[in-house]
Amino acid sequence: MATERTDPLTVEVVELIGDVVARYYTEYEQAAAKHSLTGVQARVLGLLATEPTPMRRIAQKLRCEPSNITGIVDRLEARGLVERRPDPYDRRVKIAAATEEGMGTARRLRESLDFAREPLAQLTDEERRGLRDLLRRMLGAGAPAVP
Amino acid sequence: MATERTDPLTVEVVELIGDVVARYYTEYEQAAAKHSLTGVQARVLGLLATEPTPMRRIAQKLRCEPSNITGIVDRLEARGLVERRPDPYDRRVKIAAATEEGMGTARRLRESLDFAREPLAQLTDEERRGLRDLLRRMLGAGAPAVP
DNA sequence: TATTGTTATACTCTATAACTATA
DNA sequence: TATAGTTATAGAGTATAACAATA
Repeated sequence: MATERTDPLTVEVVELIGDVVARYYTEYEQAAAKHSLTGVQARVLGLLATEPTPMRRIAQKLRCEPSNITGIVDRLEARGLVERRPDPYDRRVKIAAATEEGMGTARRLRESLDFAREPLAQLTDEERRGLRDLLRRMLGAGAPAVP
Repeated sequence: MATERTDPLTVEVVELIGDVVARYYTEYEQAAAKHSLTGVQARVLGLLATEPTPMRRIAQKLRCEPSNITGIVDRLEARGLVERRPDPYDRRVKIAAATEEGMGTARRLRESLDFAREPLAQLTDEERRGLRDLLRRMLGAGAPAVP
């Protein structure tokens, strides 16, 4: 059902969320660029640093077509940050995984994302818990995530 | 200064913010696609629906190179959603503005962005005020915005 | 001289469709 | 036959550099 809330307070909060999103996204791109990575390359590298993943699965997580992953992994592989491994149980499948160097780059990238962490540090534990519960509710209200 | 907060609660909140950003971004792109617009085109149209803007200023707001705006406005103009007007005070400047049709598209686009508004409706006014203040603090803590 | 918008170029990301090698 | 990954293609967004018109 369409929820009708057009009071000034709600409108302001919606706009603020849009601002936070734009800000977060911009800073993520800039952090990636400092490592000579595009935003998408950084996202894939971060994914593979957490867990080696079949090509198709990467596409699902990024919500894009599988054919696009080929090129993205190609470019990461050409820089020695990622490698393709065979799947011992299905010879059609290729599992992309971060190399040692890729793991290091992913870690430095993660640590440089201070935008969210810094202002959060100004909050009390109580406020942080409140924010956490609020965000959970926002995320739980709609479509399912792709884990 | 680098703020060191790596306790589980802060880490979880940072991850949740990342999730909200990803979710917001995805839904924005989908809403734009329903009007046969790319995300960037939708952003520019939304900007021009609020206020006619010189080409260079659009680039500043989007934080990209001015040369890119030419093509984006070209495509919006080809569809009759935007038009270029001369600046009476400086003949070098072209002011991009939404047409009547563009205003309508921008309005429908705005109204279809329910992701943020719906879960927000579940909160009390008190909670909404708390969230607003929190988001303001987050946005105020870092680099200056481009108004 | 400096600035505005544009053009030209190269690269990346994207979806679509067709291909290959496996299953 | 169905699926995983790839290739080929076309469109869009991006940065860089060079250009014409105007300030």
